[in-house]
Amino acid sequence: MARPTVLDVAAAAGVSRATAARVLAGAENVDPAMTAAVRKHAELLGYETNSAARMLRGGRAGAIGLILAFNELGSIGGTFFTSVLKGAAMGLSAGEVQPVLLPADLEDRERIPRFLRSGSVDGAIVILQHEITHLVDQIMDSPVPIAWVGRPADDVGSAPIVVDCDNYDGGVQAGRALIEAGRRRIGIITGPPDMAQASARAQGWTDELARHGISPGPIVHGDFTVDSGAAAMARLLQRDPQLDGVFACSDLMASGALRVLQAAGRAVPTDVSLIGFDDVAIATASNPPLTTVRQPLEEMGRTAAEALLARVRGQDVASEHILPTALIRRESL
Amino acid sequence: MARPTVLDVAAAAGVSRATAARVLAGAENVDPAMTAAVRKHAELLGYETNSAARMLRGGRAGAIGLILAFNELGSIGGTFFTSVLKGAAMGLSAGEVQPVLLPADLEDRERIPRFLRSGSVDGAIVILQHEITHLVDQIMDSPVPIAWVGRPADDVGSAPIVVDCDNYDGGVQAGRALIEAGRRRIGIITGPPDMAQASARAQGWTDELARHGISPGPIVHGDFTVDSGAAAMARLLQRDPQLDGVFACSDLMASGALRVLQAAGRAVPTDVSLIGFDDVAIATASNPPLTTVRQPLEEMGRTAAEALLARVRGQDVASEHILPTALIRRESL
DNA sequence: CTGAAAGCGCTTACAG
DNA sequence: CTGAAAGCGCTTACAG
Repeated sequence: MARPTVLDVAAAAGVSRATAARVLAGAENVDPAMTAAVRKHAELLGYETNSAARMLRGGRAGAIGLILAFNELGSIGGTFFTSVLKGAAMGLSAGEVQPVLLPADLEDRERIPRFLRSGSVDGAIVILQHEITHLVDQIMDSPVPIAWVGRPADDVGSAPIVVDCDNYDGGVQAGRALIEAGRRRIGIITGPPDMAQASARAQGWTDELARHGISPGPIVHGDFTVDSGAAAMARLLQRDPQLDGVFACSDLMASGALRVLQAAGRAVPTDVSLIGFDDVAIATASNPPLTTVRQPLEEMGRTAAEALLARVRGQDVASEHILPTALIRRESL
Repeated sequence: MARPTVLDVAAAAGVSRATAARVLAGAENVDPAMTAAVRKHAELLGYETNSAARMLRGGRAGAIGLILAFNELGSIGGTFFTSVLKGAAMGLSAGEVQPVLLPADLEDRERIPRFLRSGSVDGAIVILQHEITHLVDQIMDSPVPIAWVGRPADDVGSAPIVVDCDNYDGGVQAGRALIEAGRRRIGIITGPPDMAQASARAQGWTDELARHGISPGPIVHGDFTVDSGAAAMARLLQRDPQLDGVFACSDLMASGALRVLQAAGRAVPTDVSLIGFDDVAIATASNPPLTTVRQPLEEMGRTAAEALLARVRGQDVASEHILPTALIRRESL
């Protein structure tokens, strides 16, 4: 037999198609003998519900889209996204829902909005990256609910699900740790000026310094890559050669900064203390390993999955989910 | 209107449901005026084919499963898998097919075989890792075609699609490069004894040394992790303190070996030349960056996707796809 | 070239 | 508690 249907199971068990369907759907009010017979023959035949038929009948698709740019996968920088991806995919799997990957960096920009309208997925999780910014508008008026990991710059309509970490408090923690390490001439490598998350981190750092009566050292911008961190560090050293502390708003930038500091003859942490942000793989792979502000990336992915599934099921779900950051002490401080 | 169907489009365009369906399916033999009307109203209504209905009608699911263990995602070691994943997902996307992630490391081991029988996917790509070994039997008798990236140890049935790199030749290239660098006391850190790929790499290396009349130095085993590489390197140095060359069968192990060599006061490459395998992110992130044998991971993923899609479409497809390896010269040789 | 009709496999409201 | 029947939206063989 090709693929057995409910009808095959029903015939084998000697009951009607409706009864077989009821048993397979887990109904309680069915004669025990019939229930047993149906179960037995379903097992025997290797019956598996046809997902297309169930879906067409009005059920859920049983799948959620995971929208992310693919270009960085496989690189060091990609560990950020794969951590979120991992948490999201595991959260969905736990809910018996399939994660469908939707590469955001395709030429055909209509592809994703079209897919969201095809009924193939019950919702989507967007793992925000720079490359995705242009998609925000198109994704926004999706007919299925969306969860954003990372806060989109634009307004994204009514009651979106947004999962992020407490960027401001992360900045506060970084500032405090540098101060407590005795640093007083502290610079910062922040992100692009238009990126809210980076600004919040910088603001937390500034405020914490102010609370201790310390005025912030030089402020320079990077774009979250290793190279931009290196270039930014060179500028910081130029602006204040006596610098004794640096807060880089990503581990990748911290890693680039570390290289420049060492090349310039500044020992880390003896001469200069360095703190990163994210706690991705490169933080532990660096030499010395980086002290950093941890974003709970995997948990953020999982939270997005759980909140989205709840919304798909019609439950009430909070719109904002801000997870705590935590200082991870390693050897660069 | 909720979601427009062909019937809605047909009504708006003033034609029958059959004609509308024909136009939407791209049929040629339809009156131009009707064609234009249908196209226009489909666009106007934002019509999108209901994938469940099409699938039920007998079409393809339009989705392919990507089976991989999730536990390493987000770690440095995970860049190996995400590179393959990237290639595979892009290859599938290019074919207008959705990649569905199937985490292989779930407690419920029946989950994946069950899913493969549900008709939700037209096939699956298995990205092999140690954690997946136990799944091979269950995946093997899948009703849909499977493509393996990496060669399974067991026999996997008739005409499976297997994509791998030329491991033997990679070993040859590593051996030759070390010899050409003037090294004569060359050790190897290979993989687990039961892993065919690692054995092939070691064999290529041994044969190439033999061709040059050089007898292989000490041979030790690791399990592809950084720590196992470090431990293996310590054993190599113990067995031959005069060692001047090392071939590590993965970049992660090479990175661990590098750390031990440097700690032991051996400068790389001045005192000891080191070659890795894979060419993953850690190879460039090391200090010095690693010379390594490149596996075309992304291309392997893409090849698996293309071969599988061709088979799903009923085309004749080669069973074996062995892609070439290439020596990437950096600074550890 | 066009339309009426059947059927993919499922679930459930309805009648008994 | 059980069964006959309808219908989800699509595609295509068939009749015209």
